[in-house]
Amino acid sequence: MVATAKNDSDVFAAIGHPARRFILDLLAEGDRSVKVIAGHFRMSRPAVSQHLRVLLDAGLVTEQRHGRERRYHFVPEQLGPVRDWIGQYERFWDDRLRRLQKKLSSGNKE
Amino acid sequence: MVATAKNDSDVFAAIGHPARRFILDLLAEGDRSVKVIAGHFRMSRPAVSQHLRVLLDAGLVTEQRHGRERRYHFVPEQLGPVRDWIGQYERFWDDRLRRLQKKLSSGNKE
DNA sequence: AGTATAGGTAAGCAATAGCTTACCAGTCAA
DNA sequence: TTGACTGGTAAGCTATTGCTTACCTATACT
Repeated sequence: MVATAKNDSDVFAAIGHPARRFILDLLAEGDRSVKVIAGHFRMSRPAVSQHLRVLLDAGLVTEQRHGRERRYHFVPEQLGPVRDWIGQYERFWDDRLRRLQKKLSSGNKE
Repeated sequence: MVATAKNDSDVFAAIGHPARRFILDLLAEGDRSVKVIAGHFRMSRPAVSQHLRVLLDAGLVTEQRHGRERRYHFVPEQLGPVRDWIGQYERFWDDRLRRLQKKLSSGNKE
């Protein structure tokens, strides 16, 4: 049993804020302490802590203590619901692409 | 020049609300009038109108008037930023999957 | 013309989000 | 043990979100 968000909505809502997406982008490069994360923002450290809390609640990150710091760790699997929801529409892209190609290859008279 | 959201954040924020994702799911099946869309919700019609407005502003839907009704139309291309952002992490899934397979095929002693 | 239908907009509201400053506890180093 | 450092939490504020009801316009129907 893995720690998960209460529901998928939390994940969608969590990535709704640009600062939180940026935090995930940072963590994708490797685990980071709060201090290092906060160093990339102009907002206060507590504000960053609060964003981390949202990500934690959504299960998108985990934390591990190392001495007096806490390293946050990205859990990409938790993006699954978003991935799935988006994936559902892949065929739209494909369909349109196919139609476009067909159009282009058939004379391209406009 | 296609009508687009002012910025990508609008798209992420727009899909942050479950009702709006559901509306997009509905519209993916075909264009729908406001009345039909609202019929799937318990909230008032104006509330639905407001959600449609958010989707419109994000460029995720378009509207076309047909007599006294307005048909809303899904524009999946506008999900591009989300798709791209998520796509960035596909390798994580792949990497972990690969690691897991390797582990499983090498004795599976735990 | 008169009435019904579709749907947007305004006003008002309660709840939530996002931020700040102030404060606290735990860890480390002198 | 005294001080510096990391980082969470509380309180308080403002702006935004999500909803409601009331109202308006435009189209259609008879």
